[in-house]
Amino acid sequence: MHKRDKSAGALPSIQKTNSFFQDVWDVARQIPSGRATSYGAIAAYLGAKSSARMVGWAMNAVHNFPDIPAHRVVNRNGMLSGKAHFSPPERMEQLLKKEGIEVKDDVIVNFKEIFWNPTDELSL
DNA sequence: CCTTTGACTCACT
DNA sequence: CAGTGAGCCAAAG
Repeated sequence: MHKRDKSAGALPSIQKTNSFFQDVWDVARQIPSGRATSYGAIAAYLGAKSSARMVGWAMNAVHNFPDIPAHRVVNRNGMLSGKAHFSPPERMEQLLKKEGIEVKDDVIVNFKEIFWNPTDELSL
């Protein structure tokens, strides 16, 4: 080995960048059905509440992982900010409704009630 | 290597 | 009460 093997190939990161991203995916994967969380909540759980944007980046990298329910991750307002990044944008709210989450005008209804806080649930 | 963007959030005006 | 600005960190160009 010389210094850095940046030739990953198919997967861009993952193999070498398993810090923040994998942590985000691990939390997102633990989101129960019918529940939703926010980027800041996950970031806060990871101890990087200031990096809520990075959580979104992690979701983008996870786009190829069907095991990561990115549709359960929304912004602080409960709005489907990332719906535009789904295969069909409508797919996000469709999945949420499918799980029993009511979505109105691209915003999760009763978001506060279905809000799943990893810092509270996983910290237990 | 430096610049720009990006699925956010908080705070101030 | 609503809109705009700045902060944040990392990856892609």
